[in-house]
Amino acid sequence: MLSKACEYGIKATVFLAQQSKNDLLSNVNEIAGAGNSPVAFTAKILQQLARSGIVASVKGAQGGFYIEKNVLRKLNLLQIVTAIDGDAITTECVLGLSHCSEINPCPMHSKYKVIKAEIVNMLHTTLVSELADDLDQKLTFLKN
Amino acid sequence: MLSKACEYGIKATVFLAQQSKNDLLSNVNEIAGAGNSPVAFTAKILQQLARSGIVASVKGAQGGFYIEKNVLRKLNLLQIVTAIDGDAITTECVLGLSHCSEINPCPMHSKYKVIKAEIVNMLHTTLVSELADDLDQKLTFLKN
DNA sequence: TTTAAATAGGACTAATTAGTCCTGTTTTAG
DNA sequence: CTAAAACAGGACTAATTAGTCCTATTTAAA
Repeated sequence: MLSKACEYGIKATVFLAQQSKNDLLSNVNEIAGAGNSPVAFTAKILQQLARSGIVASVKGAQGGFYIEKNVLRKLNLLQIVTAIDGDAITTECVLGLSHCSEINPCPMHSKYKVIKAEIVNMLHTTLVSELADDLDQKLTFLKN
Repeated sequence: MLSKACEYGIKATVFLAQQSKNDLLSNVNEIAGAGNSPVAFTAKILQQLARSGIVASVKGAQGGFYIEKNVLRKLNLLQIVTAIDGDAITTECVLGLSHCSEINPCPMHSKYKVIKAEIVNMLHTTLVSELADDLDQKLTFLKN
């Protein structure tokens, strides 16, 4: 469903959101540590999220990453998934047909259509800030 | 979501179901051709499906694959997916936590739980024979 | 002003998934 | 009885995804 890069990216973003609400910067070690993710790989993904404008970075000593308040207010999971995995999740046929559509449907098209819509809707309506709140209240966890 | 092996496996099975209703055997070339899938790779997957008891094979000249009527009657997509991809689809955490559960939920757990249940339910309740019927009526296609 | 702590980014390696190819065996038709 | 058509299966190659490592640059603090 989601690539490893995307899993790490979501965990990193949720952690950063939690920190950013308290105006804290976090460096790659803290971010990767919080989600039990590989450090160097997480660094790569954060670069990508920074280029997409999802997170912001401060270079140099005492630098790190954070999420701007006005970005965080509206940031949802679909934005993160799209930034990292592209729009395959919304566009691709579940059986891999290159031109699967209503007029040329694969055998699973009508049944999968419903599922796909729900996945996209869930990602689109889930705000990173609400996930960060749950995390803050220790209702959820980034590792175990 | 599904591996390529699984996509090819489902297409192969649906095609075989359609053929088997007319008591026809199909060889690997016909099966792969019907779904625009790589021949040798499809052969591998059919072997696997044969070992799982989902399809049956007849060796030798004029041999091929088919699905037994009493298997086909109850065969659903979840059986195929499980035979090829294992039970990751039903068990794995969307964020990759190794022990994600109700008491140790990842940030997406409660939202993804609903989606996962619908995916599994869809796979479980979709019979290969109904997909084969749609195919037979040219309501759906295995390639384009 | 130097040093150390950080991000940026490219080149590289490792692991997994996707896919091929070859050899052996079975079986039917001529 | 032999040749050809087919599956079985293992060894291999290719492509993609996952992940590391090194060097350059920035910047704050001592």
